[in-house]
Amino acid sequence: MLAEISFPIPLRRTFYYLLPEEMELLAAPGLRVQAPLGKREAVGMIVRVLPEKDADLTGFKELKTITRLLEEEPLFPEDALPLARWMAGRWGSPPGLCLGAFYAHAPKDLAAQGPVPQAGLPAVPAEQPGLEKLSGMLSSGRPGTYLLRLAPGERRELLYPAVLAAGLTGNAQGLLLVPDLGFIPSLAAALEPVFPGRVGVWHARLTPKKRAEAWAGAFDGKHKIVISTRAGVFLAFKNLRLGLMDGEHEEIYRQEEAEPFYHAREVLLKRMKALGGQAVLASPCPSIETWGATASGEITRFDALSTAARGSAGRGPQTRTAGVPSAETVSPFPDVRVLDMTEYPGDVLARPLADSLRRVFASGRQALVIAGRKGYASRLFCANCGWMKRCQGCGPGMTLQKAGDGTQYLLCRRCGKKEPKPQTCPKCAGKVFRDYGTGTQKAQEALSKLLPAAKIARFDGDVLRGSLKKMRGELESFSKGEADVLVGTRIALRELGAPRLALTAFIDADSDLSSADFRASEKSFQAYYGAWRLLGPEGELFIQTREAGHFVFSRLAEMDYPSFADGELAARKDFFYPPYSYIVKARFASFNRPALDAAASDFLKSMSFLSGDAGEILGPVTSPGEEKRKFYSEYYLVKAASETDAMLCLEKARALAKRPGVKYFIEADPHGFA
DNA sequence: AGCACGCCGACT
DNA sequence: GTCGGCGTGCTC
Repeated sequence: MLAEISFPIPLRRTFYYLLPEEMELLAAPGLRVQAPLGKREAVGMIVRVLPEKDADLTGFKELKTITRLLEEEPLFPEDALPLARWMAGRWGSPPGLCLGAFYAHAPKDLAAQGPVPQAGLPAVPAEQPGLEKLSGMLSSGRPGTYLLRLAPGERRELLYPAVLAAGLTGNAQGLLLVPDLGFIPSLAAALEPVFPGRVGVWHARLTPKKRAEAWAGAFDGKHKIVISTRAGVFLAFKNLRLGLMDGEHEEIYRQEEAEPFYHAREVLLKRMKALGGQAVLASPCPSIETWGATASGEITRFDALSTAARGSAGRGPQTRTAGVPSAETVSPFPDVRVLDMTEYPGDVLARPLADSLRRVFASGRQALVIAGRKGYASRLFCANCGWMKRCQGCGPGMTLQKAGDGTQYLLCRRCGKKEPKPQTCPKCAGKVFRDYGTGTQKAQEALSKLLPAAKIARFDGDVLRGSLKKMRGELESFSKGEADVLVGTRIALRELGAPRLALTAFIDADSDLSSADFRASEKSFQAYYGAWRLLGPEGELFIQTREAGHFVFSRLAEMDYPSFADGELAARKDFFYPPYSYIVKARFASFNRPALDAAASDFLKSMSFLSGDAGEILGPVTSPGEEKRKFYSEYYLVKAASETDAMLCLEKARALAKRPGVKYFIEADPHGFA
């Protein structure tokens, strides 16, 4: 008999091995084996056991033999093989790496299983008003997927213990996924009284010993709950019944830096479905994908009541008005002020914002200023009257680009249309243009000028990339109240904890809104929410934009996310974007124009199976900036109506015969493409 | 991914 | 004259 083995290496193939007689009866798919691979011994997983005659062994020099079986029972009761196969097809990573993600941390020798601890007398978390229905669904044990929409100011340390206690009856285990390492300690502390001694923690920075302990705890059932960052979605559990994902909209759940590519949310849902278990996605601003699934009925939505509404918190902007205790109306009206920058041509800080900043500084309180992304393409507007060039077909302002030879032109980020830079303003005939777009540097300068006596701390990519010490220093100096203003990019939002700021401001909302990402609105709203959440009583949120009529601002005054999400979902449907389509991006690059064209033509031909409503193809899109004289690069976006078709597109695109001199970049589910 | 082979630069 | 850089190729 032979065993077909998958190894955790970046190869899209499996290997045949001879099974020694004594292993024939024990060998089965899903079991790990040790086997010689090249000049070393490697651990892989059996994907199939087959008689020799069924294998295509043409062109073989030598058939090697399995060294040993590492276990008798599969590590995963739900069967990791089909899950890994789906992952490989969904994101186009080598199947071996996908499967490897599941068993990568499993010890070579499974320790003898100790007795599973008996449940003692755990503390029962306090009832959370508004959670009764969800708790009921969870304690029924019926399979299901739920969205728990958190109210503003929600205390997850109160809510999650209640959710998990409801779902984890008997010997059921739970997985709590969090977007950031920093969230783990407080949640672990909150869960400890509920599951004494049975709370595990899993993340990339564990010491080897702690890592082994945590892995074993999940595997043998000792841990009732494991709190982890995204990779924990692959842990082997004895009896995983409930997966709870905090901040499910966070992009950090997507692994894009290294293969295997995946999205922890999708993997979790697939996995819990395979187990017949339950999944709860939690967020104050759910992803539009999840929102769409609630609209179609695949996911059932529950709204948590605001903690403030329950009278347990006296902080946050929500305390400003006595709200009716309902999830949507309790959040009182924060002071959100969208400033139309066409009224303040040339200003980095518009007058109302400048006035507020002065007041805040005078009263000794703190402000956070979010500047535009660095290196972002700026917009051109008339210094005299504020006129801005817009794309005729699409509406939004066109961005200023620099060609390889240094000449400037205007580009529409939505449709890719190009136009020459105007010499005079068509409205006022002015000849002076300014480009708009403010990095942290420029923002800092403007603030220093406005508030000469203020201490200003900076937190952006440059600081982040510098020494960790310096970064912590800047943050701490602000947190301790030494600095009066913190200037940063959007990443600064994540790092600040308690809501107590007097003012937060987005100096240049358009830098994010004009990015070529169809998720730009969603991400922007979530950022505004994040900034608003940091406000203390009497706090104000300012947003400076030249697109004051943009849909994203229309529901901001009430921080009405559901209404925004409904509108955004409708737009996604109109433009055939996720969750209504699945996107595959194919980029081709070459110094050789004809070769590039031939590759593109191969690609388009291979996509021709997508006809009618099954999908559409956008492109070719030429990436701005890469138009250096001799180097060509262009991409296509395939939007497929079904996941199956998208997976087929990916497979076909990957299988294209490579043209010499052409580089191929095939990617599923691109985020922030440009 | 490992691991080895292989062919050019600065060193005990 | 060797040690060692990382390009290329292979793994049942």
